[in-house]
Amino acid sequence: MKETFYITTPIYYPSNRLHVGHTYCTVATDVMARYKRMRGYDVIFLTGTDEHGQKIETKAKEMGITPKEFVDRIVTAPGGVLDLWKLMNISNDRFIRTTDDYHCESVQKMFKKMYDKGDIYKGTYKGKYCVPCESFWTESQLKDGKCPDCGREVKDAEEEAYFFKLSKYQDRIKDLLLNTDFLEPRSRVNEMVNNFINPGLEDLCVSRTSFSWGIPVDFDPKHVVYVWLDALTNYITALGYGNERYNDFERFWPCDVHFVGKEIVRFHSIIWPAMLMSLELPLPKKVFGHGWLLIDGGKISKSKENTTVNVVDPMILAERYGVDAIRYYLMREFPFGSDGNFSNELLINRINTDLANNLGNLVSRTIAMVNKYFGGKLPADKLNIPEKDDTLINAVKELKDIYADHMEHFRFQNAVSEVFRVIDMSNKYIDENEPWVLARDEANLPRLAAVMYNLLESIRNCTLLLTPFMPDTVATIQKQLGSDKNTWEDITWGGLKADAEVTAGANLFPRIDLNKELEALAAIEAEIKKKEAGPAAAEIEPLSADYVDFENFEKMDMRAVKVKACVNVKKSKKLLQFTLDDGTGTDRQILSGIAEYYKPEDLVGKTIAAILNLPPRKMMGLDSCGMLFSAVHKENGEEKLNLLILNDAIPAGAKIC
RNA sequence: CGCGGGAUAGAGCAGUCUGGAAGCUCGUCGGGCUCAUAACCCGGAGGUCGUAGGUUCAAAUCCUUCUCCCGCAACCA
Repeated sequence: MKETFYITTPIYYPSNRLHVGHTYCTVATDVMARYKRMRGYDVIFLTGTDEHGQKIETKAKEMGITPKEFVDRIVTAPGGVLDLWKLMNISNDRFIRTTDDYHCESVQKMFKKMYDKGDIYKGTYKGKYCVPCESFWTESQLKDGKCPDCGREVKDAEEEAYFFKLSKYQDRIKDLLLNTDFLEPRSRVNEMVNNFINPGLEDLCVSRTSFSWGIPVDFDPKHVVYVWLDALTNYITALGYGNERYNDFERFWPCDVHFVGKEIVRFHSIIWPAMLMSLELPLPKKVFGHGWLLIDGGKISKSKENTTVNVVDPMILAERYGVDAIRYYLMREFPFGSDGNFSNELLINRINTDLANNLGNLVSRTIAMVNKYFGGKLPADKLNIPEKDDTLINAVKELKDIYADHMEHFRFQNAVSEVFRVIDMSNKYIDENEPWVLARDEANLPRLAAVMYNLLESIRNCTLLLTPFMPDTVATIQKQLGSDKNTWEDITWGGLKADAEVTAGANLFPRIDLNKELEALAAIEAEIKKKEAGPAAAEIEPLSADYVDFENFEKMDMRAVKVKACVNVKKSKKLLQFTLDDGTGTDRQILSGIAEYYKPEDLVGKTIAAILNLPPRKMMGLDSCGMLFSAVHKENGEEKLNLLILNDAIPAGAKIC
């Protein structure tokens, strides 16, 4: 029986369209799955979506549709997740949605099993509660101590909840992380142990009663299963654990590797193994935490994702440059374990140099020569291949093992660049042998044929190794080479027939004019922005229904002040430190959280408004004596802020009333 | 001293685990070739490998100091 290989992506949360970051992880997983299939493994490649939870419930409510309708729009509707993966040529064998019946059934069974065992117990969940939103929030989720959704006051509240005894497994988890290579890259281990395990693991809340969009706890139906148990277990329910839908658990579990983003390493390297320990199941062999794609040096943030449907949209890019080019770039440009900068300029440069100039042009010039010199079919009398060809031939022969070693360790970047090293050698080989000179004398025809054969064979071997990365392109090239052999065993020197017959095709990768293209992308971006921004007017906060009494109002000491100096507060993203002239002759310092809206130097000299008699408060170790006035509103859901800037004719300290 | 990651040629990166001639791509300058997608090939210029110490016959690599950057966290009157 064939050996098995089971690999997964995280299941993505479909509260929004997926972006290029999700694509990155999924492509990497696909590359690995295709590689293992090529090597003869029986592969299951699983991906899917994590569809429950409060956020989706709330969003659906706002749109006046059911949560299921909401996720269907993002997952199965045209242009949704399924279409994206189809477009990116993702070869997943299964796609799990946590709303699938079989998954729900299994989750309920597991919950019960852990409860009966005593690993799940009933307790009380304490948190901050917003009554109008019917939502619980943790301290860290609060915004200004208020509900992050509606901005209203929250109060301490508690609800009954089930907890998982994570603490019970603390020592075993620590051992797993420190003394095995369960979690890679190794640098992620320190972070987990220092941040979460050493301070002590707390038991985990695994049910909620404050929202209903989830899998009900069958023996206590006012509870729904909270994210951990619902989401992480997808990796085994999709194999049929606890359900009749599939029957692959025995054969494919434990999983060979979970590919996950570094932000969810914690869940996969601590909570997930603990849950499996509780279920008395084998642990996955490996969790690999990959890096993030950064755009302009920052992470792909939620707000960017919402407002500027950036041109980094994988669908737009794939349409313009081809899916294989995008797949190639994602795998080639950065090491899988580290963060990498994504930019359209780097993408286009990479396509032009590697794919168009080196690979595409190599194929094109080689086939053109076989056509020109031999009418498209190599003569069989090419046998005489002298020693001076050893450099190229040996490089090709050695390439396979080097490549395999990189692939087995998820070093996709290295695997690909090794292949391109040999592709470069092939281009050089042409120049060294000058086929156009050989062709002038008929006596050289055997030699010329040998040179052509070596080139075709090098191309054939190299491109076959690129199959996991660029499956369509490789198929096209093989066809042009007149070869239909595409297994791992076929990657060997001499696999091509002596009288191979080639066919020229269209340019594999047309060169892209960088400047024109960047302009075109900018135009697309502008258009999308315009379309989105068009009808949306400024949204303002509802007017207050309460009166403030006049006495309190009178107490407020509001003044015009002049900005003498303004600088960013060190280590703070949001705070600006103002030195102000308030008319008293003594400088006044106020901190304001508007650094994301203004450059400090632009504000120096301005006349602005502030309230001065608020009690001083320390922020980031600095005193803030008052508060500046700004006007705030929303556009397309994005916060906009304008500092109130006054007429410079107003003197510092003038009272505002 | 909150946790973690990083600093290598004008730009983007590899090399650091396992110490042993500073490398790749782009750009730039000069040359070659004409089979090819204005591509390909050769050569040059350009780096005190963030700083300061230490270990060693030998340090980009190991140890320590400091500076700066980026995530997470905190802050947001």
